[in-house]
Amino acid sequence: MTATAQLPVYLLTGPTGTGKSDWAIRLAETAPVEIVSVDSALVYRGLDIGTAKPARELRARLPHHLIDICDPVESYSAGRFVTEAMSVIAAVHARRRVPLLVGGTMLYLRALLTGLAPLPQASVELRRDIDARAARIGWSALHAELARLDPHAAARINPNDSQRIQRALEVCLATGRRLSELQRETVSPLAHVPLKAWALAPRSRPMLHQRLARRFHAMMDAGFLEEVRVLHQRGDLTARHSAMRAVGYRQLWAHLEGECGLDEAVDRGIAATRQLAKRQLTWMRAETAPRWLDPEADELSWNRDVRHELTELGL
RNA sequence: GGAGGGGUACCCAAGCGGUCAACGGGAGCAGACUGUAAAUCUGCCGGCUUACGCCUUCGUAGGUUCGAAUCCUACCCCCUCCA
Repeated sequence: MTATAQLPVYLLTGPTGTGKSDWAIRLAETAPVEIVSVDSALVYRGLDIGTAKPARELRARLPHHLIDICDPVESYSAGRFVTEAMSVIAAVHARRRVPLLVGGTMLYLRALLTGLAPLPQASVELRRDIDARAARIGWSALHAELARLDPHAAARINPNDSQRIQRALEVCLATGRRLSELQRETVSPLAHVPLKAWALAPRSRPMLHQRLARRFHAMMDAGFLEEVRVLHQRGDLTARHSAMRAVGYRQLWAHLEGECGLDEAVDRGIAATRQLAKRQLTWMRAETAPRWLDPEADELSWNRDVRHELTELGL
């Protein structure tokens, strides 16, 4: 164990639109921390306005890791995130600085904190085959098949949850082993690193909803539709690419495909944002207690406390 | 003024004498979540109730009927067309 191994990792999470990034940026202005994004949409290049991505100039001044690291035709993944986050964390520690994880992609967070089983990565071919069979015999038949291969996994997966049925089958077919069995081999990559976690909790749901609607409209004013149009016109992207399934992008894409009017797309995008925030809150309530902070009131004391702690660590 | 069409729960919308608290969908709320996760899926969703159940709903007011969201009458509102 070297001295750097003792440095902590900080985490600031919260539902979308509560201001995590702003807090993190203002802290990073004066403290020896480096921001590590935990966000499944910020990884994609060209998704800027709709993801509220920090401006390029700002990122040039204050390092933000794991942003713009993937083309939208690719599919980023939790597994890739863990690998890349671990190497960023090590690099930041090596600079005698503290990584500040910032973001609300809760699966990525859990994968990093509690670990991921040694599972194979996604296989385009297997998924294509499984999709084709599903189209023929239906997902419930595939669920039944999973029940034979991996009863334990099948019992936990709803027969309508095509995505998880597909993944479980994929793992079984690719490895010859059961997903449920492999999952028992999960180990946390961060087990020996001191972690300090905070979460921003909106004061009230109606306030959050109002803020999210305003923010979406501001994105539209900032050229969100044009951004999606550019992606649409590339020609190599479809509604099935995970980058184009991101909140807002999916709805504006549908509008560009002529599926609905612009006003409706915007309304649907705002609703999808609310639903995202709600799911993030569900995760946050289930995860082991972070310190909850009030986005309206607690920034200054948080900022001061963190800097104080860093000073105590000799940084 | 005349001729049609329509008013159903937060929104859209089906129902057209009993099996209707009322199909669907959306929104909302709660939950699940191991390489697609800003994804995918589940439950609840008029009120009271743990539940059995009870109570109040289908523009308004009456009426017919054992029984009405569904039939009749009047009235109010909305839309389209003719004038």
